[in-house]
Amino acid sequence: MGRRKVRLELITNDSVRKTTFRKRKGGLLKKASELKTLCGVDACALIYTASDAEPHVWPSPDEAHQVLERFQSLPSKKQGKHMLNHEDYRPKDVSMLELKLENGVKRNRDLEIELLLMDHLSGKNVVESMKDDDMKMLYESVDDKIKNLTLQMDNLKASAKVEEDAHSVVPAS
Amino acid sequence: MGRRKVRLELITNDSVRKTTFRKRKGGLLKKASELKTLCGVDACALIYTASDAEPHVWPSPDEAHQVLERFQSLPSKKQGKHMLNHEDYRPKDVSMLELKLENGVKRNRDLEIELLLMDHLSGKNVVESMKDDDMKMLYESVDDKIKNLTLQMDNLKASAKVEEDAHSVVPAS
DNA sequence: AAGACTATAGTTAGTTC
DNA sequence: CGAACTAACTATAGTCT
Repeated sequence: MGRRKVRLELITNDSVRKTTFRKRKGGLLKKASELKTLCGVDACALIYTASDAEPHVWPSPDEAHQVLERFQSLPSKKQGKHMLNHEDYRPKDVSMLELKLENGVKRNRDLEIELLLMDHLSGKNVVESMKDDDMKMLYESVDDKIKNLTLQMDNLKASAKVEEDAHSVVPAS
Repeated sequence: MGRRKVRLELITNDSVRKTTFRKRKGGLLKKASELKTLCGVDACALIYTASDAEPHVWPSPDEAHQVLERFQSLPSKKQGKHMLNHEDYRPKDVSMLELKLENGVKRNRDLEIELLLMDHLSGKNVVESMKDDDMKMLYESVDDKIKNLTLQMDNLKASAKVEEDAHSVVPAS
């Protein structure tokens, strides 16, 4: 679309390619924006160019948080269509993620947050590799972690109570 | 573009909105595909609809793998345009995550999960992460919740230990 | 609901500034 | 370079099966 029809192949000329990228990226994101507005969906896009170290992220990070919020509202109980199949013959994936931070001008807080999430992610991968709703799984793993901690706490409380009772109450014999 | 000009607002009619979504999603992804081919970039997109629990992921998870691999090959040193300015009064956060996959037989689903997470993390990292946004709040709330539970557990363990010691050890008097 | 059609709105390749 | 222009091309709203 333009003065000429273009062949669908890599544009070899550097400046032409860069110009085309700038123009088409604009058009693409405009369309994406329209899709969001017209159809009431959340969307985000990432584009990695050879020249820019950092990806082009759309929409703005300010808006991107709305996409993430969807994860919060996902129910922690799994529904029918995502049921795990424990009979599955496929070998479980036990691959691991190794996370490295470079140029660490990162605040501890942010670091902890990200590491926390990565923990959950890698934990999930190790334990379970059945296909399922990704975000649901991520949040479930968080839920599970919290539940597990709560359970351990309850057990500790219970045993502490037993000990306390045994200590203070005179048994009838 | 079509028989009529359309107002840029949410389409209220369900069937019309769904049809428009299907058509425009196709067009959008075609454009994205062209951008990849013409300009030699890697790109991916996520679309969350209200009706589908799972996001529409583009391109195919198989291809998405290639996008994720970029994270692996990111240079550990940042160059020119993203150099840190330590004089800046506002601590700009441009730290980078380097992700490594071990035992490379990773299933598509797991890749998607990682992709999603990296999307959000990178989106957040690319720009400043100092300002309070909901995403950070979400992470913090999870982080706090786990920390709080862990702390309580430690306290319980400690007090249980004290009690146990007091119970089993003969005090010197 | 998912194609095919098509008039017309919208995008963009090449060009100029 | 990047912005503006515009001819020429593409996407799609409405319609019909």
